[in-house]
Amino acid sequence: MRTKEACLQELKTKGIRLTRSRKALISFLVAAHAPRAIPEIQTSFQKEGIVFHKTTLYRELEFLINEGIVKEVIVSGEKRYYELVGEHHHHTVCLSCGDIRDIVFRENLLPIEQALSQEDGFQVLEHSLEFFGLCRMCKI
Amino acid sequence: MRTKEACLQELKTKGIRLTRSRKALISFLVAAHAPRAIPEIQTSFQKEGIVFHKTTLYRELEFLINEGIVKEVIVSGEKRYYELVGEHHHHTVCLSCGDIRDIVFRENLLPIEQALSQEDGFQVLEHSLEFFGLCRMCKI
DNA sequence: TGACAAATGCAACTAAGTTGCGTTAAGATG
DNA sequence: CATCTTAACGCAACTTAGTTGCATTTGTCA
Repeated sequence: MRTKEACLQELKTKGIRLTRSRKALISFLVAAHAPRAIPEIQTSFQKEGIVFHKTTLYRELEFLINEGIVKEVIVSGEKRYYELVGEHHHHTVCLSCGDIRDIVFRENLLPIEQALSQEDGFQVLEHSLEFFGLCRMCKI
Repeated sequence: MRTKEACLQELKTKGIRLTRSRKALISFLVAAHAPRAIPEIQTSFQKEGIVFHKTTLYRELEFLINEGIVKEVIVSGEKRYYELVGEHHHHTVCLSCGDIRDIVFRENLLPIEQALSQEDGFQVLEHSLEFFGLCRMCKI
């Protein structure tokens, strides 16, 4: 599990400025432990009295993706979700409340990826696996 | 593989009207063999001289989803993709040209889904597995 | 062919995301 | 601590996906 301090130190070492929005975003994503979309991040900040222009958030996330700190997660069709880069994992998505959670397990998709390369000429760079259903709360 | 005629017959049997847009959409999706987004469908129709208002397309796809003919596919973060309901399968998504293709194989995610239910109380209703990378054309 | 509901088109809207540009501030240097 | 440079920021104005209410049209069946 990546800490906020480790992320900030990593950026500082690279000679990258530690700005208000940069620190706030990393802090937020470290605490989240799950993918978050920009509109969610914005309202969450507002509740704490922190205000950033949406342009800033979009640009900052793009920056952190290029630095390898954050990755875009492909989850649903309406918004883009972001999370800290870390151990390879997948997600559960509740179809009722929209809650997204990380799940970690060892899957073996290598044979499939090799078959795709040999049979279709498709070079796999990454994969995403999501489970859709009802979370503990919504199931009742 | 579902044919256009079979789909139309199925609807007719249910007493559903075979309208201009309904027939055009089914015909398009049968030919596509892969997920398509509404903006793509719209421009594709325009090239053939067929014009439908976007509202009609959104409503028609929603209708066909309720009838079990079409399903929404969760692929990328910007648009919603739709395809004909058929054999359970997954997708390859080219990160360069955006091309999406169906791939069919037998995976066994049941143990994972059972573990999710027992350990986290998450009831899986469906899953989605996508491979991102470079297609035969873009790889070069 | 006429009736009626289903389907359609339109206008007007919301919400996510993007771009150009002038201003601000992080942090390095003296 | 003051100054300088440039990365980062905020704003306005924009594009595009998707939605809603309502009046009009059209498929189908009697």
